[in-house]
Amino acid sequence: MIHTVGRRKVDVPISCRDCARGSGTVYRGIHRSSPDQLTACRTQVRAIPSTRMLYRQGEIPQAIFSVHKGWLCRVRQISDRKKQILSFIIPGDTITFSSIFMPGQPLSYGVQSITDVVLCSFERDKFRQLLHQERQFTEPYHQDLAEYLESITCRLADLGQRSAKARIARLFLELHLRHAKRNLVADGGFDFPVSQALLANSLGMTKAYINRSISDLRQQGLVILEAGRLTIPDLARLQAYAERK
Amino acid sequence: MIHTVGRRKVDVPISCRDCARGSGTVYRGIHRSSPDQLTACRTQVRAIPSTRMLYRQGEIPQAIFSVHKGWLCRVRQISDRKKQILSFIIPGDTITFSSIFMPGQPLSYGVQSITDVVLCSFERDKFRQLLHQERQFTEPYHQDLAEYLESITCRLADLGQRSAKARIARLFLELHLRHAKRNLVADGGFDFPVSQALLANSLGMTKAYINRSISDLRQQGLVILEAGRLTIPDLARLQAYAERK
DNA sequence: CGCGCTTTTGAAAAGGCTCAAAATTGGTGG
DNA sequence: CCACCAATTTTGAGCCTTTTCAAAAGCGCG
Repeated sequence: MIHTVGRRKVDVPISCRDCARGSGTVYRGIHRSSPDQLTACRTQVRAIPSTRMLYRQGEIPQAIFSVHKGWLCRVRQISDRKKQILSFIIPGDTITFSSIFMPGQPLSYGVQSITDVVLCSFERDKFRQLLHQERQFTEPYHQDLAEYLESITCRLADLGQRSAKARIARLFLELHLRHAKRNLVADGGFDFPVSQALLANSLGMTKAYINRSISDLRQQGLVILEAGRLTIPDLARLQAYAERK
Repeated sequence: MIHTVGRRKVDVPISCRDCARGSGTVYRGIHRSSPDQLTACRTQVRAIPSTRMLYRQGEIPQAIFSVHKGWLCRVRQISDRKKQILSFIIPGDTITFSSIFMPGQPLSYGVQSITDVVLCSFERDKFRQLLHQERQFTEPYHQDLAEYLESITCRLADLGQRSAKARIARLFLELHLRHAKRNLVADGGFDFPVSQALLANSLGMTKAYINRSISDLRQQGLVILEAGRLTIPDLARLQAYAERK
């Protein structure tokens, strides 16, 4: 199964059974016990270029999209020229997973691709039914939902209570953790294709200042951010830094 | 059914049927069609004094509490001496309604009473069963959940993108709207028992500065805040103000 | 090689913070 | 009804983090 993104070829396993993402997704229960049922309700694998708006705020998603490759973000539109990034979506995430629980509710955010992306789409109602079939299928979903709430809540608290540098540190730590859970950390680092402009927006600060702040974190050896990769040499140290400063 | 809070007497309808809160709650569907089934799964009506911690972050709520009277807030503990108020809970709200959907998941926030409070508690599993009995019972729950997400998300965006005064304005507007929906607006205003210290915390600013900002809004005639009541003379004007400044 | 995008840097200004301390308010007990 | 205490609101002055607004420098790609 080969798809194209721009001019680049991308291949995805024909069956969900062999997909490396499976164990880190919201449907990991299904993936383990009956991967073929999963494949059966997958309707397509789509490649989408970067900077595309997948969903607009207020839309009602009909399909369930799981990210195979690439980053996206959830964005809230404030006005014509102001927006706020609410969260980053990484491989293994389900894009609009609040709509698994509340199908029919309009999205309270838009979704935008950051990089080129490969998505697997599932037939919404079939997928929901499958997920609710067994307790061990539903459980991971609840866990992930709780985790998402936790993450949003955490960001809110960080914006309210922490300094610019601490906010950066905490976002980096969260992303490291999420990548680790999905086996996406290699050599202590992971792909980090987010421009400083997006980063600034998501943390409620300006491009100029996030640049200075990151430089500072770099010079202190707390983070290594280069060539689209983020490495945190000493997690505990960065954590401690985020608590104090 | 009489209860005491401190030295003050409080009375609550014996049956949920006559409760003024019913139509604004998450169980409004049940309240309308079969209020007696609701009363049947109500286990008690409790009075709780102000400044009490009802739930600690990480606890797993066993009962479902609906607020009959008084304000509370959801709080995230950052460290020993730092915390962030995530949202305010007003009469008609369900305190831990995320646990209706995800029973067994630990709370990602603590809950604290702001004023003296009167709560109705419902037996968790009976309540959930009741709520899932009919589509028209579940629907309002989904709506409220979506609204809550919306509100958190909105606050996050406001902290990220707006000035201090705009943040205050928007919080006031949100609270006005929520009170209006529950028929708790009288003479254009509503009870507002929140100290500036709490307000400051919830909006990520300092006591001193929120005081100055509120004074300013007052002088511009945008809000009237006195004697524990908040009145917004001109909603549209305050809204417009929040967008620009 | 040149174009567009991202990162980096500078200088000045402002918004919001800190740390007090004073003034009000509301509730309590005598 | 008054006096008092604790909590809340208000005010002041100085400071610091973060913003603003450019403009320069780097980088990736065709």
